[in-house]
Amino acid sequence: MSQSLDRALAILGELADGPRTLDQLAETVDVHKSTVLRLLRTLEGRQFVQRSDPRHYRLGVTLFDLASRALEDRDVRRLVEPELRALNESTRHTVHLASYEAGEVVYIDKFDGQHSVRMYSRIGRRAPLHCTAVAKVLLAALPVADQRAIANRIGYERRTPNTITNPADYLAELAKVAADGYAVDNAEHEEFIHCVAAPVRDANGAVVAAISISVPKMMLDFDGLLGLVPELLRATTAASADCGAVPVGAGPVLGVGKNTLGTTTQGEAI
Amino acid sequence: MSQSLDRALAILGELADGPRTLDQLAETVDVHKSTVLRLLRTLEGRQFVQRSDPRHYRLGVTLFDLASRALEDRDVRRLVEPELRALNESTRHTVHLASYEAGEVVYIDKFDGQHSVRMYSRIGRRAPLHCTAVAKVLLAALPVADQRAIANRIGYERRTPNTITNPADYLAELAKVAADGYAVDNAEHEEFIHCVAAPVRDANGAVVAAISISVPKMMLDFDGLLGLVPELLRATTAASADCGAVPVGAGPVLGVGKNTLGTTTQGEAI
DNA sequence: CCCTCTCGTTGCATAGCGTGCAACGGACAT
DNA sequence: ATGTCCGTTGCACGCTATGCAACGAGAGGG
Repeated sequence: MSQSLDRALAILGELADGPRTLDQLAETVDVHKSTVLRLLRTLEGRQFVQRSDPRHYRLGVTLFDLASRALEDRDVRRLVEPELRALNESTRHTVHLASYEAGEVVYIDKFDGQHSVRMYSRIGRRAPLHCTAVAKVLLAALPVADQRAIANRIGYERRTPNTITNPADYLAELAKVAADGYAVDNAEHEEFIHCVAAPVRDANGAVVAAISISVPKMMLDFDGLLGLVPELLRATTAASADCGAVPVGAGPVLGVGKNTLGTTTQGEAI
Repeated sequence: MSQSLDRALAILGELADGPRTLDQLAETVDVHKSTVLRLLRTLEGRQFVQRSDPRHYRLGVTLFDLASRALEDRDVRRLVEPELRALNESTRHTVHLASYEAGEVVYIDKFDGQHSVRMYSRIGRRAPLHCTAVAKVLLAALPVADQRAIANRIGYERRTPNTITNPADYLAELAKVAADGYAVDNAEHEEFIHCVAAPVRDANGAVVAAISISVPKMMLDFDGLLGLVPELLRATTAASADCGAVPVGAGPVLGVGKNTLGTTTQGEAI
């Protein structure tokens, strides 16, 4: 709808892959370099980009500032952070917090494990829907009609031998997750890593986020992974309480919940 | 230089403070609401913003993605992260990694302390130059001429009774920092918190970043804070080694350094 | 139940502004 | 010294972003 803005956003996307020169940008975005130059200058004026050396541009500090400020505003993230951190410290494994938004599952927080096995995840990254435990948890909470719609438009890229690659199996898996109250990724996403995830609920009982634990297989076998489930559920229960959910049993209440910070929970919470 | 883009960036800045309606944005940015609507649509198309409910817009996931990808690209951050984490775990205090760019000092990484005293810092945020330990460390490494220029254009906002509020005192402080090899913020920034910081150097001996430890005064008195300096210096020495600096004594070398990851350090590193 | 007020949305006509072109100039290498 | 590569600038054209005004949906009050 706005040509120049759209081009500028394309430039930002390109710069995310690393510093670029003016010419490189002009070519990949397919815009005359003088135009790119002027857009970059505007971006530079607000420090959305900065020059690393006379001929290379890269993303600037405003972007970091915006992103982290916005992340803090996400209610769930702030409320759940202590539990997430505690889970990371007690298990010493990598833990993620993810939420569902507009058809996608996004990592909104993360604490790395003590064992520095590089994992391909990052705050802000979208999680594949068909092969991650967090996505299964979040999708399992949706109406079945929505699940079907989503299941039919997924690409089902095969990442490992264990990856689920068709809608029928996936829907069955979601049903199992809903019944179990937690989800497993049995090395379906990355060959050597498996995960368990469980939902975080708000005062209305709605699933607002998912917490997962990721473990290298060489460190813990599948039964060992399942052994982490009670600890995971303890964390998600506590996290749900922080989000206003009633402590135990006794289904959702109608009134407005109070969380541990004394602030009232907002319906808008993601 | 580009009107529509500039307005769009202003909108993003506004949205960083929380969800806004179309009218609110139109008013604060001072643009006709139909124009704002069209800009928002373009931003929405690339998920730089998304609607939280039918009438509220907020920052979208692309922004998080871009920011964290760009952060990972910052060499120093990736190289130093293990040391920063280790320092956080051994001291149990809040630790920051900051770097100097284009006249500003920016936090590029952070691990919160175990004691949940809320601190007003955040990745991507600019650190005040006159009252933070990291800024003192980074500025103390600049040529004296640059220091003078910077010292004369600082606002010297008084944050606490201890804040340095004039160029002369500030330049003297920088000289002391350069001589000591570390900097102190004696509750100059926030009333109840004091910090120590030290520089991280690359293969050429250039200061590429600063690491700080922040401690509530009620938890540790000033002498106790200074007692952390050896541990801090141990961390920054290790961090410098990771950045390619030669392990000990023997000033900077001329050749290209090798860091622990086996990659050669880049001159571009911030 | 209707009225009104608010706020998001759309169509349209204007001209402001972004665009591409071509030429300039500095840096670097041959 | 000469050539090449890239960033930069001035300019004229016309696309496209803009403001206006009217429409419409939704909420709240009378």
